[in-house]
Amino acid sequence: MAVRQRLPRAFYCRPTLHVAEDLIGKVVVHRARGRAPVAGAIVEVEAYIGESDPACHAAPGPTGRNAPLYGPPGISYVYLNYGMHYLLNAVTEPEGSPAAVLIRALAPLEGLDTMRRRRGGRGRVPDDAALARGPGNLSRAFGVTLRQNRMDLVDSNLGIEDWGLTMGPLSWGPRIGIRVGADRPWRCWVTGHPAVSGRRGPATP
DNA sequence: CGTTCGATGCACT
DNA sequence: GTGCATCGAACGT
Repeated sequence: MAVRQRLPRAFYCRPTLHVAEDLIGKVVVHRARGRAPVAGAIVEVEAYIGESDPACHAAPGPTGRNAPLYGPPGISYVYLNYGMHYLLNAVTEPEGSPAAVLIRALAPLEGLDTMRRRRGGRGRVPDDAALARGPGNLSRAFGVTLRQNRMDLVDSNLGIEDWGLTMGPLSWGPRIGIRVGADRPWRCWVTGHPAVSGRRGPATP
């Protein structure tokens, strides 16, 4: 583990599609109080860009919930979806330009026992590749809830680091699970990686 | 394999 | 009151 560098704010203060692609292979780390740290490599992301993107939470303009999107880059944006799943985003672009990258899947690296304990609540314990596969599962495995909203990813218990990992070739395709703006190919994943949710094969035009 | 569908809470109109 | 940036169980083929 020669390199464990926390990503600086400048990393996030760039065009969202660039940030999304560069986040692949970076490592999400959560050091919750009194718990063993958990870490996983990002293998799947989606970009949500601006008020003109109908699927972005900023589409209706500023509201109480989407305020973090309008704030400085490098901050987390977490919200509750379908009444039961927390979804983790990293805010991008300069302050005032509402955009973010949704972290959809991680390949577990450290703290696997903690992830299994958090995921195993009901039903069987998933295999390792499935522990943080899908944005809702990811948040459960990593202990991310609304308490992790608006955290500074550059300097807090929740952050994203560069461990010098190399991932396989990337694919781009339509975003998953949205009913508007599904035409934009703003989902990026490591082609064929077992920890990717939904379709993980190469993009098929 | 594939598709359907219920659970579940809250922001927003 | 409506509609989700989801998940997994329960079917059908």
